[in-house]
Amino acid sequence: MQDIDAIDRTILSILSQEARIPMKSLAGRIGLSRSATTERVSRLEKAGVIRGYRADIGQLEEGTIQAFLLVTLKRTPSIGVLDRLAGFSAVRKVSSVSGQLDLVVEVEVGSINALNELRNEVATMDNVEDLTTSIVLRRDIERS
Amino acid sequence: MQDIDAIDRTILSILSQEARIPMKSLAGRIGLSRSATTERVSRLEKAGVIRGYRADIGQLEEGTIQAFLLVTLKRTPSIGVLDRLAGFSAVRKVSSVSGQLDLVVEVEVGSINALNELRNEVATMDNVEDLTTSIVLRRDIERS
DNA sequence: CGATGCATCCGGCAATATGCCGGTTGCACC
DNA sequence: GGTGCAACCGGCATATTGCCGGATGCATCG
Repeated sequence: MQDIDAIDRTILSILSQEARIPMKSLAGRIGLSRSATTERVSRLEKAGVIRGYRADIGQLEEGTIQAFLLVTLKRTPSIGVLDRLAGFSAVRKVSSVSGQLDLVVEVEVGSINALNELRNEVATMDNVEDLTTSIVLRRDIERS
Repeated sequence: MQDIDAIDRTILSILSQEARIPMKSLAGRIGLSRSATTERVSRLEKAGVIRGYRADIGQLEEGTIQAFLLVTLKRTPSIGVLDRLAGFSAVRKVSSVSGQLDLVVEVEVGSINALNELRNEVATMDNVEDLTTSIVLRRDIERS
């Protein structure tokens, strides 16, 4: 009742992408009977591993623009930059990464103008060495 | 046909909480027949308002590694690359972007080895010109 | 005005999926 | 060997789905 084994992981990965799949099809994919599959799923639900099932709703607002700001800093870490980024409501996510880059900043703005302003703000921060802006043209894959 | 009316919004709010609810029950809650409800839902799906249905998974593994793969393609678009990316369960999100880059791929893997393998797979795809891997060292900001 | 097209709704029927249950198997433990 | 248990399977009655024909309201157009 306790382990999350390989089959459970398969179930979770399938359900996290296709939550409305019939139990019978799920059973077919993992090679178990329907009843065994149903039991596993309801165990996962009761154990709280599966918290629920959600429809993934696209953005209702038509005019929003998403973009990535790829930031290289002059020196790391940079608390100041992070604090200032956190101050922008357009900033959705900031990740510190390894390699040439230092920060990947995901933003969501209402217009190209807003993006340009944000870009300028970030580019002129003290510790920012380089900044590449990539506008999201299309969201090709998005999971959980 | 194109409006998202009050009924649609009700449908979305119910489905975003209980994605596996039978269409019949959903119909009962919003006061429409089952077939009309089904039609509305599938319209919302086709219009891309509903992107999919996801199981909401509680805490899974602790030791996962997240990374960005910054991909430059030889030519765009590239259906083949997208299809193959979709085949990797580690791939969480793929965005087509403007600028020097073409794709921003967000991945989540269990180990550095898995990341390297994935990186190699992607790097050797026909249409991939250049690939930069940036491992997420820290998630600094994350907003719903 | 009447005809046409269209979006939306309803209900019905066959096919499919689900809930529930009894029965089997493998395994650990005394 | 006997008992308890977790996990599996299949079957049957019931619920849900996919698919269809048909009704209704409404705008358009000759």
